[in-house]
Amino acid sequence: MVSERGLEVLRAIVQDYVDTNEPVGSKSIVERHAFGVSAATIRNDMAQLEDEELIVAPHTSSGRVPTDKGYRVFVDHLAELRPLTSAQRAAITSFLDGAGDLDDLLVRTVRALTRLTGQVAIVQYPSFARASVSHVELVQLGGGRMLVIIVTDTGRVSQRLATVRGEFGEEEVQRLRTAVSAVIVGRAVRDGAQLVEERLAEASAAPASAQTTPLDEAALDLLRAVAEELEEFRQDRLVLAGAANLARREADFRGSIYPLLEAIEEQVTLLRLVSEMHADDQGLSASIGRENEPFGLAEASVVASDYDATGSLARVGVMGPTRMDYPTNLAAVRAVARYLTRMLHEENSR
Amino acid sequence: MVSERGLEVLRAIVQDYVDTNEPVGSKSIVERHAFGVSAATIRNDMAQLEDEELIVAPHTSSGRVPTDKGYRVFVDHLAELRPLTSAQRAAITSFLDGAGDLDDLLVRTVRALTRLTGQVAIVQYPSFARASVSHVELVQLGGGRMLVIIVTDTGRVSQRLATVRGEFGEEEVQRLRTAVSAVIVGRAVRDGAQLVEERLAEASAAPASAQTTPLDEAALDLLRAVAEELEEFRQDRLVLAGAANLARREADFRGSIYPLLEAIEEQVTLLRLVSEMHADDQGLSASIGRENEPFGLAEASVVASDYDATGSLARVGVMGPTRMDYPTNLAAVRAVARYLTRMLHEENSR
DNA sequence: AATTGGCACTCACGACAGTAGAGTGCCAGG
DNA sequence: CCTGGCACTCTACTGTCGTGAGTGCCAATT
Repeated sequence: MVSERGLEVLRAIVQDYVDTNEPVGSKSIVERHAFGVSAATIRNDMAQLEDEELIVAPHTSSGRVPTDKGYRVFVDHLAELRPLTSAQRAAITSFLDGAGDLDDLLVRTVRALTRLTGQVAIVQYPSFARASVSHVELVQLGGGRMLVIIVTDTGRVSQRLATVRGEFGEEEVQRLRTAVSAVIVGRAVRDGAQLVEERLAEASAAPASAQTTPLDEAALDLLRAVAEELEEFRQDRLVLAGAANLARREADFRGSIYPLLEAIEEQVTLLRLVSEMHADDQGLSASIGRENEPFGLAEASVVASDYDATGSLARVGVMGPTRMDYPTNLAAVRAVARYLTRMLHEENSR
Repeated sequence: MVSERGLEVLRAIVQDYVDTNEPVGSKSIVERHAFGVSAATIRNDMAQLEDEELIVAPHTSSGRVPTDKGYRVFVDHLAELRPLTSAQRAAITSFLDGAGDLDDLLVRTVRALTRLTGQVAIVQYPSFARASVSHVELVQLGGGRMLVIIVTDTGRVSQRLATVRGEFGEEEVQRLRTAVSAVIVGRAVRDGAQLVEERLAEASAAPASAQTTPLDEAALDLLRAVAEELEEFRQDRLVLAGAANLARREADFRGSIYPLLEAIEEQVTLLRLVSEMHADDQGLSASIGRENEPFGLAEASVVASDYDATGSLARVGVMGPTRMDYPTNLAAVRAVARYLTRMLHEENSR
């Protein structure tokens, strides 16, 4: 339907519009790009593009602006990723090298990405659901409070406060630890809550004749705390940075930036959005403008790249106005994702 | 200099301006407030207020708007806190009741406050510097990594990964724990780093004749990790919520909301600002407009209230445009601070 | 069949002018 | 000390007009 040159015209329009933030006309296209044809010819092509709803004219007699559909065609067929400059590559390594634990690494990643792109940066935590529990520790705090510490084989550590009735001696605490460990150590996080539930059901089904000791009761209390904590593991998380950039690019958002800031604060919407994007064979993905309508973000675009956290996939991305520089941002998320993947694998193998 | 009635006029101007967001003129004052004098009289008073730089006219012939100095006089001498409605009180309790650990409680607090005021809410963590270490646990993770867990008497729990050379048996880990505990358990967090340093100096000053075992070296590695972690305890932290509200009130900020969003992301600037405010005898404080210039927030105001986390003072507050409803916001932060204080004391005494 | 130059047409935008209304400062009189 | 009155100032709104960018269409050209 649209000629070969027509697509080149679309590319030119997207590029120039992103550049100048002004509707682009046929004349300025022939000036800035070497098409070797006259403005009138370009106008014919533009009419076709408009028929296909790839571009629109804001008012009767003005230049054209890409539609969301136009951007989509652009990123799918026309965008050539702009390779990073060596300075940018250097920035990534200097941000990420020397990171401590996983949290620290992801925070550095998100900062690098926001610095690189000037957009809101998003890093998804690798999913812990398929990790398994490798340690359980108990620390008695006094006053009937006991701390449960859970460590996974992926190195995540988390703690939760449980309330138990009574105080216990050193040896009893050891016995409790053994009892709790027996249920979940070595098992997958995703199954944890169910395992605990089964164990609890078992306990309540026990013959009433069997006397329940305070120790037994404490063990059940602790298991409940463990189940709650494991349930939280399953909820994926995001790290975000660069929200202030929205204020700078505010003019690009027709309405208010309120929904964006809200999504950033909520996280859960954003998490769903990022999770549901589908990547191409290179692990890159983009969600453009009205495609984000179900999430209340019809004026924003997100581009992301998968990264590989030793087995479990997750994403890094940036969010910005629909009128964003897709080639540069795609290249940036890809480069950061690759470097991050490398660091995670090194980390694991040492 | 300014008459009694003059101050009442200032109060009226602040109230009406906050209400309507329009410069307020002498005529509208006599209409909306029962001064019992004519507009011309009010005009004379307004001329005086303008001499004192408590109000200004945006242009020659328009109503007056309070200056930052005017707001200051208003909150210091004129504002009567507007007591919360019972619905609001109910909202606070429903938000805060049933909180789990300290983190959870503060997150709930900040949410309650942003809901109550429609502003950006800020809660400062109680300072941990004067807390003392009550437990140390070690968990060997394999691969030369060992987890150090530190618990304070205020209930804060944190962990840090340490790298040690070699693997150790159950009993040796116990010995390491004892060694580390001996240095810091029962000591104040604020002294922790120094205590560790002294211990390390001692070790390196030991006669070269005394052979150092792998166990000794591991103990030193662990102590270093402990020192780093304790150092982080000393850095105070904030919890924030409601950043999206800035987008709604954007018109109130002459310039951009960029600096505010940046401060929210940075945290450290805000932390300094909140720390350096000085409270009145009721524990309330306000920092208005250009008073915040050193922090790059000349268009924002912060009102805060001290709360008492069993001995260590910290603050809860809200940040918003200079043109904010001070009486309501002051009442809200005070109510939340009081309720929070109560919950923290209950927590501690059970 | 594709391309081109020409031409009439549309529309946003800025400049300019005129009007209405809100609000002020000031003054003379109560 | 207060008040009504009055002249004055400035903003905000409205309408008009010219300019220029850009379009759509068509007949001529390649």
